[in-house]
Amino acid sequence: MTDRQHAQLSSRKKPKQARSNDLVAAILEAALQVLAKEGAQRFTTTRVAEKAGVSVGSIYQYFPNKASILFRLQADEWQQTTRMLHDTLRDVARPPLERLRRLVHQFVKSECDEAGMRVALNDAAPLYRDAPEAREVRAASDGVLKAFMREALPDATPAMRALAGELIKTTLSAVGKEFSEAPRTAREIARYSDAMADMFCAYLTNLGQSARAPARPRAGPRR
Amino acid sequence: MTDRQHAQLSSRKKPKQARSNDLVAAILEAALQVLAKEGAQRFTTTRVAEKAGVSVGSIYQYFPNKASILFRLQADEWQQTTRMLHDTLRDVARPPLERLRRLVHQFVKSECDEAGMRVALNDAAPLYRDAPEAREVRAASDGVLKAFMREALPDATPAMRALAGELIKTTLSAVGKEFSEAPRTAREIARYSDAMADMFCAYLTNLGQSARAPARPRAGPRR
Amino acid sequence: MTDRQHAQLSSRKKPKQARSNDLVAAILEAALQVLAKEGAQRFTTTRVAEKAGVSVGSIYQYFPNKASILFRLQADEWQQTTRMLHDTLRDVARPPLERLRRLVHQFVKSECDEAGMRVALNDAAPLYRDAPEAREVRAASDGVLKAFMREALPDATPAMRALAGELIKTTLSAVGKEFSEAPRTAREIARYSDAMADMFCAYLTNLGQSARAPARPRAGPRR
Amino acid sequence: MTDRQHAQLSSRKKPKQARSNDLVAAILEAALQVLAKEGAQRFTTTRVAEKAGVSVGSIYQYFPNKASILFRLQADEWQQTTRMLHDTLRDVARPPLERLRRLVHQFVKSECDEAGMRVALNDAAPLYRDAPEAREVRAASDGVLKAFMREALPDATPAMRALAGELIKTTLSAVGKEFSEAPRTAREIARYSDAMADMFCAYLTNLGQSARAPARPRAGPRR
DNA sequence: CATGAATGAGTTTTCATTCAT
DNA sequence: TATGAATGAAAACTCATTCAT
Repeated sequence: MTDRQHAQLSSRKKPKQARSNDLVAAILEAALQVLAKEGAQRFTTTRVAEKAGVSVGSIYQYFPNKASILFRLQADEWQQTTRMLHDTLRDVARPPLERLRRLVHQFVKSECDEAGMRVALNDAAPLYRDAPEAREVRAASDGVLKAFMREALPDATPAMRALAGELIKTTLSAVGKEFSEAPRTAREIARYSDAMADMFCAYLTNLGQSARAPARPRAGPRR
Repeated sequence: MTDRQHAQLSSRKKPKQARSNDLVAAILEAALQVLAKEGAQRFTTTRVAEKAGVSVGSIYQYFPNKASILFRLQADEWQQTTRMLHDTLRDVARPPLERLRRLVHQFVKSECDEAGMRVALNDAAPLYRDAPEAREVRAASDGVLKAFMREALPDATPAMRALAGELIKTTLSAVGKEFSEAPRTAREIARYSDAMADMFCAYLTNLGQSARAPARPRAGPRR
Repeated sequence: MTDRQHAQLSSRKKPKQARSNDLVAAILEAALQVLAKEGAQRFTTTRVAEKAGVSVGSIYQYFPNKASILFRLQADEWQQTTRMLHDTLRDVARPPLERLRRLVHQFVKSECDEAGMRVALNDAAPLYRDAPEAREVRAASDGVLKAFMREALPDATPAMRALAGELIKTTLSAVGKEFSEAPRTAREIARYSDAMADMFCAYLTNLGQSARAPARPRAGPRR
Repeated sequence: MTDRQHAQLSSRKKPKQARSNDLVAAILEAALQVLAKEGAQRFTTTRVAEKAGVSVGSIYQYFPNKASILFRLQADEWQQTTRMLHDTLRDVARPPLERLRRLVHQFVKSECDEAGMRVALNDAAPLYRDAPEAREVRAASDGVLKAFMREALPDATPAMRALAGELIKTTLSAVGKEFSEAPRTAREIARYSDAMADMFCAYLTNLGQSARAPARPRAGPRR
């Protein structure tokens, strides 16, 4: 890679007035529709403006560039996911693994909703991925995950917990994304989510046992 | 999606002559370099031609369009992966889970090699992804995986095996891709691969036990 | 040139109130800063409004269009120059050529002050140059110059005086402008001004002699 | 000034073939016409392409950007001027001051030819002025001027000669430009050129005398 | 009077693909 | 077959000016 530019992705002006908020909302809504209907390749500011019923100029009044619209869309998605994570993983009334299973189901289902748009948003990722703002947003849910892993693996070392947490987070996110690229029925979603949850639970259960009795061999063979 | 074009991605002509093969090879080699150095965004036929030392016209002699070059690159990657899968998963001298662990290590390592090019190739996926040829290639290794799953889960139902196989395949592929997007040291790669293998092994071990004694509850809680 | 617009450059309304005068002053001050900091290319009404702390609308309350702001800036410059001309050239206590030398020094120095802004203002000239108002302003100092030339070349014909005056005025203005485009030290300015004054003085001295004794050949050869 | 970009102004490809040369010539010819007829403000690549009867793409095949077309036009002008300078100033058969007078006449006349285009080209100067290529071209005629000054002021110090040469060069160029901005008759041009030559000759004659007898006071008064 | 959101024509530049040589 | 010049649609983004509030 040589010279990818990273202008800025943040909003150009703080929308103080109701008017502005409406416009921003209209633009984002239109952007979602364009993304879903036309795909990332044909996602252009002109098309978004047209769909939103405003002029291109108005778009650039609120977004510094095209990437920032996509970034905003993605950030909103991430925020929802983060909220889901918080709500589900911190529900201390249920045992950890049950919470994890619920999370998997919720997450996979949400990925499959509006799948077309999500695929397109993903295709557009190169445009906003490397911006510093993006990194920030992605780190937002690290705390909750850490806390959950302490509950799920009380006897493991911090390093082990971090690795396992990282793996589960990445798997959930990446596999959820891949799975949602094809159209799925509710049944398929449920089965797949259960399988993924099974995998996570087996992994965590096993890790927990090894941590408590490190002398005994684990389920899997070592190289 | 409305009107994504699906011209054809297959080569325009069967290169029968040595010269043709050389040219195709030179083009593909150049394409890899352009992809790695310039990124998907700046991957243009002109740049590929320039790097390959041929004219744009020659490229269109052997590839019907730009997408087909990228597709061919991706297909070659998939072929290598498939070969790796074959070689590693059918090594009957070792127990199944050990083979799986080896596969994970090999695959993650290969993903991390030339990571820049792979990320770029992935960014370009929208251009070739939806073509029918792509689906074919991806289905190529299904047989080997099926055979492996029969060994690993001898008592499970075909449906269970298919689901578990699908999940493992997708996880390996999607998580490997995500993991390789950041630069990694050899140690990191080994640790992460072991974690992923641990997860797969725990999952399969658990599934195997449930299959043999379906009355007993599994490790993870059901909703 | 086909269709350059010559809207009007004069102020839209006579600012009678103190507030208006303040606003106009603030706008002009901001315009100068924008011109100096951003250059002619990036001189936009929005930027001026922002810097002045007023709305774009307010700018259009007092200036009919962007060109008129630039014109006003230039007119102010010309007015200062005219004042300098008046003050220096009419100082009857000193001999004419000494006054001219002083003028050159003063003018060149003033051109070099705020050179960045002046270059930018010059770059923007196409926007206001062809307007009739501009011609008027430039003719303002003709009287003083004429009077000075009568003193400096008492024996020359009016036509000769007019030509010489025109040449000196143009040289001072054009060369001063060109010289000030590069950053200059005080010493450089002084040396250059002296050289220019030497040239003017030699020219006028010579012309005066020819006028008095037209039979004798001039310093320069004729074609 | 903050961030003026200086891409490159040089030609994108060496035109080896007759075809290319024709095209480049057609583009430059069209550019001149657009500049003369529409002015710098309305000089757009689209208009040039249209006038030249080619596609915009073809323009960008031979010129990296709009500025480079203008730069090329200007460079060609400079080259002609430089040639004129060489041819006229090195004509040892004539006395130096006569050569200078001829140069002034030639230069002013050439400036007044195609004045409209030159004014427009000048208006466009901000687009190419600060590029390194431009500086090079402008320095091309320094040698000839230096040699001429040695002849014209044999007894002066190098510093004096440099200063006088610089002043004359700048005056000729800047005043010629300003003078040509208004439409002029052949008579006006001749009169003005003679006046300018008179000024230069008086200056040089005077300087020469001072150099030979530095004790005597010069024509002009010192501050 | 003041505001500043909205407009949309206009500009530069890129690039996949073709086709005459 | 090979070439690479030519095409021209398309895209991102700017900015002078207006006008409803």
